[in-house]
Amino acid sequence: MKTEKLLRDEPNLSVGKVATRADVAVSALHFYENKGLIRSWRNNGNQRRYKKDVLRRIAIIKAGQKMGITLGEIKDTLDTLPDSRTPTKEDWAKLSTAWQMKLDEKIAYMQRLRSYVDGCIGCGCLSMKSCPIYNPGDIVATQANGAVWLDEPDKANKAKSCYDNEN
Amino acid sequence: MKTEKLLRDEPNLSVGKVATRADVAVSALHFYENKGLIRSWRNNGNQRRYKKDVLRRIAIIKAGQKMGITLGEIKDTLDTLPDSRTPTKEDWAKLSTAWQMKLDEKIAYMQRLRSYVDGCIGCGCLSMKSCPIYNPGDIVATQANGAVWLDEPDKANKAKSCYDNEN
DNA sequence: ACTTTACCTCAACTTAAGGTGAGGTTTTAA
DNA sequence: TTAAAACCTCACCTTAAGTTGAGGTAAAGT
Repeated sequence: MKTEKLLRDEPNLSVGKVATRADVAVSALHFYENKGLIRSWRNNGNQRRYKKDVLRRIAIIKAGQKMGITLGEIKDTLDTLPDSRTPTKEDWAKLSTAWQMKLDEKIAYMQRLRSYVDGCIGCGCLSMKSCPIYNPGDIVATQANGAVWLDEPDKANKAKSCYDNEN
Repeated sequence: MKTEKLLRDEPNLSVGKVATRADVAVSALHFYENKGLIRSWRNNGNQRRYKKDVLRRIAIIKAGQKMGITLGEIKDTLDTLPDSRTPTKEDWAKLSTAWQMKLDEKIAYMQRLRSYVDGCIGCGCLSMKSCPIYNPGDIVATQANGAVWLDEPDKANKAKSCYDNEN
């Protein structure tokens, strides 16, 4: 029983196997390892061997990238996982919650952007006085919501001066 | 009257003015011009002069970038504008409609991604057999919608082989 | 008139996220 | 046992979207 459990945790996947299963290039795995996103052990012949949970880490990495999260941020998230033991259900779940929030922010951002495109580029107004597209402070006034920020979720939102009117 | 109209369309903004008003760097304006996204004329001293509608083009460029659209695609969109005359209300409106669609696709994509993160990373399941996160074909089965594609809007969606089960 | 800004071109640098290929070693399969 | 397939490192290449700097010219303010 105990030995069986130990065997299960032993790193036994080769880089090629991981690459095939996770559908990433071997070079990407080297790259991720270099950046500290995944870890491997070496066999006697200096070849990489992976524990199976690397597959989940890669799945997380790929999911994060689809969300437009950089590898740097993904690393930060993965770094919150315990490195002393193989992550549990709860570990993954906690991580997932954080990412849902990120996604919700991004979705909200896109929706703000949509109402901006809708109400502003679409209006056809060519007067710089009234068209909020010329407001580089990224604040859009919409009928429904009041002032809406168009900046990306985490970026600082310092106010900027407006364009001069009409010339 | 006529001369007044002509004067209005005459390129009279310097690169520095445009940079300040549009809140972009001069180098970015050179870059955009190089890529064919904006156009300028030269004065006697070989300095760039812009028509005022360049400001709207830049606003469009910036809005597009916020949507995650590449400059290449933005150029394609801008190229649909007439180059023989200054764009009208309708021209901008048409362009805006196309972009709304793009944005709607992106939003829908993010929402699909969210349900994936929600139902899959979050579930904590560690069995590769049942967890759709291990399905690199990017198809996620959700209770509500049936099969959902996770690929990005325009990307080709070729099916890929699944991970082997459990080892 | 003169000095400070602003502008010009061109080349090289930057970051992210890898991909490519050379030159050499290890594993695996017949 | 030997050939093919997989692996190793290291250095350089790629794309996007610019930025930076050098060396020189034009325009604007005093």
